[in-house]
Amino acid sequence: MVTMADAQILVVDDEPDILSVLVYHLSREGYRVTTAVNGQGALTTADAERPDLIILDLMLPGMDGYEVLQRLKRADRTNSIPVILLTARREEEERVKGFEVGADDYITKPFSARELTLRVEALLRRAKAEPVSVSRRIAVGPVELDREAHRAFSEGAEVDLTPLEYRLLEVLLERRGRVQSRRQLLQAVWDTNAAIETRTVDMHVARLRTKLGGAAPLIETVRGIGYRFRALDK
Amino acid sequence: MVTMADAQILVVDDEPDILSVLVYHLSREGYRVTTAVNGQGALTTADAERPDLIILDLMLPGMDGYEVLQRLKRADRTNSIPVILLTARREEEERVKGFEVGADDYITKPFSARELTLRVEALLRRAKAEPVSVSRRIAVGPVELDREAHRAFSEGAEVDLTPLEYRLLEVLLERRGRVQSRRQLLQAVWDTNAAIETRTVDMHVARLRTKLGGAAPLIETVRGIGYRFRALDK
DNA sequence: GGAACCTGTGACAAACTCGTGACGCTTCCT
DNA sequence: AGGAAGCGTCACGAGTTTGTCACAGGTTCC
Repeated sequence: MVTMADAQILVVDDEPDILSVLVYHLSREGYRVTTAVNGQGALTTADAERPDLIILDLMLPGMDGYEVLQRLKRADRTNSIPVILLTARREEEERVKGFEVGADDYITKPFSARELTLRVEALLRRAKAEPVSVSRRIAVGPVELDREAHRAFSEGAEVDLTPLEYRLLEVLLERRGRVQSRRQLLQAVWDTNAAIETRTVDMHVARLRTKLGGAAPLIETVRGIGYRFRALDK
Repeated sequence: MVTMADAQILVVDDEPDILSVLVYHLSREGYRVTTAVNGQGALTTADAERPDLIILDLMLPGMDGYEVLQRLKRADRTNSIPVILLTARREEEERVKGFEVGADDYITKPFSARELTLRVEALLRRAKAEPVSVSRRIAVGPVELDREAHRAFSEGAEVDLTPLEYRLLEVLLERRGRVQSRRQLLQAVWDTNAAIETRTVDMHVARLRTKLGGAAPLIETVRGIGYRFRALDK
């Protein structure tokens, strides 16, 4: 079993038993491990230590695990730290909610050491393979974004976008090829806990579509799920 | 609380009091319970009865609990029976040692009935759904699923699926090679206790078959039982 | 102060999804 | 062979989801 060299992992759990088991397994694999026992500590530590990966128990005293996750993901939009959720609940609902808020993977209790290390490795590998280049220019198919000038182009011609539209397009481009639920988009574009109807997203997607023009719909609808920008490059 | 249908559990403990408490609770939950009072008996019974789960007290006369565990795990390495350790000792050292030898979970005495059944259920559930590979991409034969993009392919070509069809395919692929009863599929795809006719499953399987195309039926009918996705990979 | 613009929301139609009854075919049993 | 049970498929309507319009506050910029 290959360990990712020298990665640092933050483990957040309030149950001493589970915490120690996690620490034990991860340490044995050669990872540097930091711990936190509540949401507040998790956020502080994540900010201070910038770990390479966070393992987060959903059930925490005080701050809800989801909220911790949300704040983690919101803190640094461009390059957030991958998070593995730890949950006793298997229900689809939980899983969906977790992914929607931005989890990268999850593990159900009880878990085996093998399962744990496999997922940790997979995520670290992925994070490493995706050096987050916050490039000044991003182009997908006929659409182009100049982030420095804050301008958008479609088939060479400049498109006049409102701030919100620009931001929505930016998010969709960054995550091209991947479905984004309405809730995910709300979180990414509207930042806040936005007390906004998810239907509003539809509206802005429609406006974007119109402004971008083109025959083929660049922003695809994934019925029942959300939207996805066509991945034509590469 | 849902009990895993008809699972058999082997309880190993030399203290009559604890043994009877365990048997009482487990039986009440609907499990078939077998017992053993020492290491040798545990190994023999485990081999003969192939229970779905073993609850093992660490302190046994004669053979040490760890040794029993080690032998159990060595016996059938590929698909060993999950083991819950029972220990009076709270020390980290014990716990660590247990996991190292291959325990799947553990319970510290004294324990509540609730704690017991929760862990038992969780482990049985996990064993049942074992290949929980939450990989981004899953491919079986000519069929491929890109979960990040939420797209399905058959023989390279994208297949347009409804949300329900997508989910059904996902479940079938995850459990490829294993027959899934209509009720199992309903539970997995339609979430909870949906009040839906089991015949509806047939309908969606048929739709899926049509959309996936191909000469050989990828989704096989197991008469009187349910359906199974052909396991062609590996 | 006014005009132009941005943005969230309700409303409604269109498109799509999905459960169900019906019916005929196949398989199994006696 | 006859009958029963299991299964595949069709068609349809109720329900849900999405695209779009219109509009009202709010904001920005002259």
